Amino acid sequence: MAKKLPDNIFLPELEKEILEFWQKDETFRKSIDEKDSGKAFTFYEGPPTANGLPGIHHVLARTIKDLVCRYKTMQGYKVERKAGWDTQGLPVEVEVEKTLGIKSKADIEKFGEVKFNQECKNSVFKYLKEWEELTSRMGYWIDLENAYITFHNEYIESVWWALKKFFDAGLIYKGYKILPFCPLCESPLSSHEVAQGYQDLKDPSVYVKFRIISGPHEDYDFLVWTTTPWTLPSNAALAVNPKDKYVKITSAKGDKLILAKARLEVINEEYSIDEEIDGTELEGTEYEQLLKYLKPEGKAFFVTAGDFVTMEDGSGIVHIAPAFGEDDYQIGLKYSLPVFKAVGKDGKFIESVTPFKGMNFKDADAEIIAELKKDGRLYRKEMFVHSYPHCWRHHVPLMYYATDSWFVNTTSYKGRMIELNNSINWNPETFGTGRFGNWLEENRDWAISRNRFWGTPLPIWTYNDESGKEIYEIIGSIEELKQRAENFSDVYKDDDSLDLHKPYIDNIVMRSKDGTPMKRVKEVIDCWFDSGSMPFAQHHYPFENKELFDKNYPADFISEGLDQTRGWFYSLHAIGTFLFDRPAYQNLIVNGMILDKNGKKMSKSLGNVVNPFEMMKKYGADVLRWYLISSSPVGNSKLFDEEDLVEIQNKFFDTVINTVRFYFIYSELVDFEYGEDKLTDVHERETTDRWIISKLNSLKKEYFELMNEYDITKAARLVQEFAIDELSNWYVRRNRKRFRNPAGQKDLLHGYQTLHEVIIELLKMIAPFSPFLSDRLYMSLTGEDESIHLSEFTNFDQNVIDDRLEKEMHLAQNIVYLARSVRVKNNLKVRQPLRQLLVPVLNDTEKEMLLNIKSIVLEEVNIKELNIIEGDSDIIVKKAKPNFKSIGPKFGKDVKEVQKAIAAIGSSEIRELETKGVTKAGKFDISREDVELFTENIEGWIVESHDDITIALDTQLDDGLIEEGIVREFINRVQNFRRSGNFEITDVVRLHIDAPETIKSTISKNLEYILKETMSSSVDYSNENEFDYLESEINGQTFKIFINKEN
RNA sequence: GGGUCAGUAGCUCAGAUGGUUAGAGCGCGUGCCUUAUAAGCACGAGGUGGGAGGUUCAAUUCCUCCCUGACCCA
Repeated sequence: MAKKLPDNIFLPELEKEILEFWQKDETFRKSIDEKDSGKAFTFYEGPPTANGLPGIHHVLARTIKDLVCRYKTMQGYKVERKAGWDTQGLPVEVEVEKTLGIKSKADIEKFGEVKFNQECKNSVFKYLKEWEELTSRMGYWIDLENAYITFHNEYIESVWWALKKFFDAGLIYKGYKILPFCPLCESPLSSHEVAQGYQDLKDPSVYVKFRIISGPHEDYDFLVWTTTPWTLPSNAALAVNPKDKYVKITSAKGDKLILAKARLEVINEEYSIDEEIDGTELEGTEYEQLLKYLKPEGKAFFVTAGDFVTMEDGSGIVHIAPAFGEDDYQIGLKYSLPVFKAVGKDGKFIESVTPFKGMNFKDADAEIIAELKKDGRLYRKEMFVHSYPHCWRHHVPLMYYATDSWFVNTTSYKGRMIELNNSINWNPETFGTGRFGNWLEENRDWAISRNRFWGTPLPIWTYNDESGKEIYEIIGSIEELKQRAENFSDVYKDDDSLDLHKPYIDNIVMRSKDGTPMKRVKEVIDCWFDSGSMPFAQHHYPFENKELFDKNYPADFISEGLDQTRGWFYSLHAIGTFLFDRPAYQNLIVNGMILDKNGKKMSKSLGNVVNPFEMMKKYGADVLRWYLISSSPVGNSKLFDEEDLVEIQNKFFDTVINTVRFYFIYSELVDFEYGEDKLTDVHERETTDRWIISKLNSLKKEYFELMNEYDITKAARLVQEFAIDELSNWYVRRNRKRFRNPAGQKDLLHGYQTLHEVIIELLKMIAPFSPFLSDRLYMSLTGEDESIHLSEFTNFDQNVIDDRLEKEMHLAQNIVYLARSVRVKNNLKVRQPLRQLLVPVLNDTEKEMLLNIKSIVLEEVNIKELNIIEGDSDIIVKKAKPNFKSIGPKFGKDVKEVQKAIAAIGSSEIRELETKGVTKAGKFDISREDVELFTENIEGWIVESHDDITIALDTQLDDGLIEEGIVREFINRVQNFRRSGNFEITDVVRLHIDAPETIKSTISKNLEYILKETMSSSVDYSNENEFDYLESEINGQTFKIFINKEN
């Protein structure tokens, strides 16, 4: 590796070499082993599921993880990185169902649970190769060999331990709740699963007439609104708001209706109000069952009262189907309403609902509406689009359904979760307080059970006591299972056959404390509980690795996409808060979505999915990584545009490469070799050297601050700016001549040492972000096969930061820009030397600064002299402008007048301000800090101003200047010839010229200088056609030129 | 319906604890510089700072409402 750079660098190829080097060198292992275990930085890997292909967003998340870990490593921390795989749960089952063509739970049972679970197990590493390839190719350093895998017995055992902890604390209970239920999964979904599946849905919005059959309102119909007509056959009651007013109306068409007074707008025809009544008066009113398919046990079909009835939409009268809505269920309990279930768990209408039997619940909407219309029960129908939860895997609408389910009572400690969350450093900050904070505030109990197959079995066994009541006991370890099971060795013949999954575990029978046989409950648990258990389960804690776990909890750092807010971020936090009373992580970076360049979501159907492998093949992982981090704040949505990769490669990476290449070319030319032994103290070096070192250390200071705050985007941008603007385009460019022809040994040493040091430090800052090229360049520079990732950062050195010098150079840069601007406007090429540059100064500090940078400016803009005009000179005209920050608070409403007054003050007042510090502007007393002084004009000169700097240029030419101009033009032509003729920089050449007399004589007069600059040995003038001349031109005069190598 | 974030040049993004003249890069036009550079520099074109109110001497920045987008929740 420690070899010179090839002439052409193709980053993807270079990266492959580096990958091989890392592998042979075992760099990753070394970067951990070499560190002191006393200084650990803990990272948790959020486990992906390898049953799908990795995408570009995985590269983003993994780049963030990798760069933080590499950064901390280079700060001297020991950063263990254990990979993990999420291998259980519905997502896995769904993929297998797709492959096997299975559509329902019944099919799975037919297929066989053993076989099905085996298929699941086989499928979870379906794309393992691709995942490993991505991980390796992008340079994500993580220990894949010792990855934790959630389906392993040891992992499950740790999860069981946690479940038992919850159970013993009384925080696991069986409940009956209305849950979002997927008819294809035949399982309720957890709220964080639901969160992932919202889709727009076009639904009917219908107003239905319910016939009143008794009481004072008998002639009237209730006007009832619903958006779920399919629940109407399950209707058990109606609800009104007892606090609202209702009205009885007669419509133009003759309908006699009751509805909320506040909702009269839904009557889109003429009507008259017959009577106004209170909501409470309606309670108990009986009506005729709308669709008579199900017979009630007990009382039904009357009006109930509920506060949840709103006046925001509908008719103010709500249809109640206790099995299909949370509010409905609650009011059902209160009024002992029958729980009709016209639709089964499979989402289909049951036998007894004859016209719709077997029909999917959503599909039945239209049929039901048609029947209502036929019966004259439909008042009005519209369609509307709203966001509705769908199954995140099956993409079918969910139904809210009364279901048995096991819950973790997280609400009981939500206060503690909120408290602990306040100590977590979220990045971006608002995610913690906003999104995650809100989520915690609105916390609901976590439904952790799933009526499924491939998952961690809920280790609860049950029996009915004498009274018929269900009693539950929980198992918290394999050992406990062995001890308590009656038939352990029947189910598990030997140690190798131990498999805690269904269906084996279901065959384990246990005796209760009073000797009754117990069967396991059927459910498995939510896979988010698996991944949320990884802090301890990855180490098989508490069964082993106690110390290891103690040292590695909580994580110093995690990072995932914002879709994990309700997923992993939550499950880690909920489990960690209860078990350890500490947050599971202390710092995290949340990354946003990656959209295509038009801001659209990437999807297969749109064909706008970016293939990460392709990008890395074309541009390399370094460029991709740098782009993903630097182009926009990582918390924002990112619009992925391939063209931006090209820009990063050209502007940033090529510049860095060329800077290093420059160093190699010229250090070789002058035989410089970097060595620690012959270093010169920074303070003794040249001004430009001290400047770039000062800039470097200022950068380092800021870089460390930002990185320590996890503001990685800003850090990357600063590094890029430094590399391009300061190092390459100013320091190196400015010093090109010097590097070629140093003024003595000291100058040589100082320059090359400085360049070497700055590049090394720059590469270190790049290394965490783009680990390949930085390593290659680093090893080339050091000449050793010791990776940059084994090096450590040195802290910035406050002693070499020279603010004054940085300001001076900034001033120089500004003056140069202004001078160029004048040249352009007056059509004066930079190659044409000019006589004089004038710069007015307002005080001694400015004057001193200017003197320090004089030579730099003059050389840069090719001007002979820089003359400073002092403040008291007559030829400069000073002006004052108001400093609003100062005069604002001081003068309040009079600001505008003060502004005018200041604009009007003349040179005597300004003089007074400068000497006494105070003066009068009109009727106002102002002082020095109320104004900014600037020079606007210099009498009789061409001036240019920007940011309070003014310069003037003497544009008069004389013969001497013109001649010099010609010489520089000539040298330029020779160099162009050399370059286009592919001469080596070290080639000594002969010049052959056929030119008019004026040019010839100018060349002769400046021969020595020209020969030196162009590395030429001689010039001859001939007009024979013995050479293949190239025609050229200077100031309108044409001449011919040819160059050949000596010998 | 509610929440979080975002809306600044054709595109990608900065910045401003409120200060009068809002900046870069890419792209476009013109010119220049350079034997490290597919680079760089200058000039030019390009902005009603999503919209409407309000607070203030002063709002792109603070407040309210609305619109649009992304994500989340009901």
